[in-house]
Amino acid sequence: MKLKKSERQENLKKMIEEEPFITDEELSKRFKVSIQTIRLDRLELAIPELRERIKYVAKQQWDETVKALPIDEVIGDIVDLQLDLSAISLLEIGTEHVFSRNQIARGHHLFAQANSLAVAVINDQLALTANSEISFNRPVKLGERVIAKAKVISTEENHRTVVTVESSVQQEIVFSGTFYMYRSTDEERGDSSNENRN
Amino acid sequence: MKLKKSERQENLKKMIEEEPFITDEELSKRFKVSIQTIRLDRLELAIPELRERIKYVAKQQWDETVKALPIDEVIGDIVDLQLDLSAISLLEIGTEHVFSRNQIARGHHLFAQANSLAVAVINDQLALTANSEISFNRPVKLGERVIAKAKVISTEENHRTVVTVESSVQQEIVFSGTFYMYRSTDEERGDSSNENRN
DNA sequence: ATTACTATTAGGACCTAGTCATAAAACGGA
DNA sequence: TCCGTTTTATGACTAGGTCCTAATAGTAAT
Repeated sequence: MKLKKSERQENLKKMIEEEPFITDEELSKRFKVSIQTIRLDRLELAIPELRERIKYVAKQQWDETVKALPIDEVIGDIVDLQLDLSAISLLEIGTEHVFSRNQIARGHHLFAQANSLAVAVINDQLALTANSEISFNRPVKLGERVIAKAKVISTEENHRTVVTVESSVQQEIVFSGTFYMYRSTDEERGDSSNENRN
Repeated sequence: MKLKKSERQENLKKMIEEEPFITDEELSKRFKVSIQTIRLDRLELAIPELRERIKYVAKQQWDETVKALPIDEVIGDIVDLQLDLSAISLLEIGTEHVFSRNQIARGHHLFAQANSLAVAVINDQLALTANSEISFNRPVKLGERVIAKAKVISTEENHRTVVTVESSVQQEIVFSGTFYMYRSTDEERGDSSNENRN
């Protein structure tokens, strides 16, 4: 006797979770049982067939891709946006943002939220960060909601705009930064020559 | 005559790109041709069948999930590390790092590489960025390899360390930053009291 | 109109990775 | 030994194709 039914089914479940692109045939070889047994197991465990599993993973990916396109530009959710004036975005700190050791958000995520908001607030085809001074006032922890507020300070003629961003958790400022942005409408000459420079 | 072969094939290609989960049958209805014509078209355009398309999308998703996990500690690959002295990391700019519009790397990825390197070089349990001044000297494009070099400038007694990072592509500096870091060994009192402060 | 050629459609055999239903066989425990 | 569970086998059928052959349409040039 290799494994009891219940044991096999538990292992099966885990195996399919870890490796969803596996056929019944391959599973039957691994467990040294017939293909029909595997199918009975899937039936009892309500695990769909390979093609449905693949489809499910692919749909997720597709939905995210579709979702990601409009989001692409900004990290966090924009809750208010007045072009060339101000913008507000919200970022909820999840496990993917923190150091596993101490649950403190990694600085570059706060920077990314602020920086992408500074890019988004600019009403031009192209906006790139040229310089920036930032400070992290206190650590942000897992589960906190960071609200970033961007303000456009000055828009000079020479393709430069200054944007300040203050990020806070419950009224307490956790991050602040000044972003010196380069901006350009694509129609102008500056852009493509700039891009080809490498 | 509805569409010429070449026109239909162009549209077909676009349609499948936009909506890869479409069967030949559905396509044949849309173009009002037989299923065989659609299959000939796919053959000529080297477009794989529905199931292969789904599998491809799903694999991508899967690979990214797997890839996203180990990223945790440092953005980029560390190629040299001398604790409390210097460190070097390498980041190859992929499609996930760039603005789709112009293929220029988004600033926060360069920041993330530099910042996480500054954190990594510090020989203490806890290292957090307190302040930073950074500048983006020229846009970095898709496919370029960014080499970030971090140097520890000064290590004062009061938990502060200054680290500079210069990132370059083929000897040309693309990013530079100064990071004012807060560091602490976990044994000391400062850390946990600090963390519980919210 | 006839020929020549491309484009389209049709058909059948085969494939994978299954479903669903039925039945037979093997195994474990009282 | 008999009973109930578990496993295996078998056959019919499905979607969404591949691959190959062959017939038919449509268009253009002679």
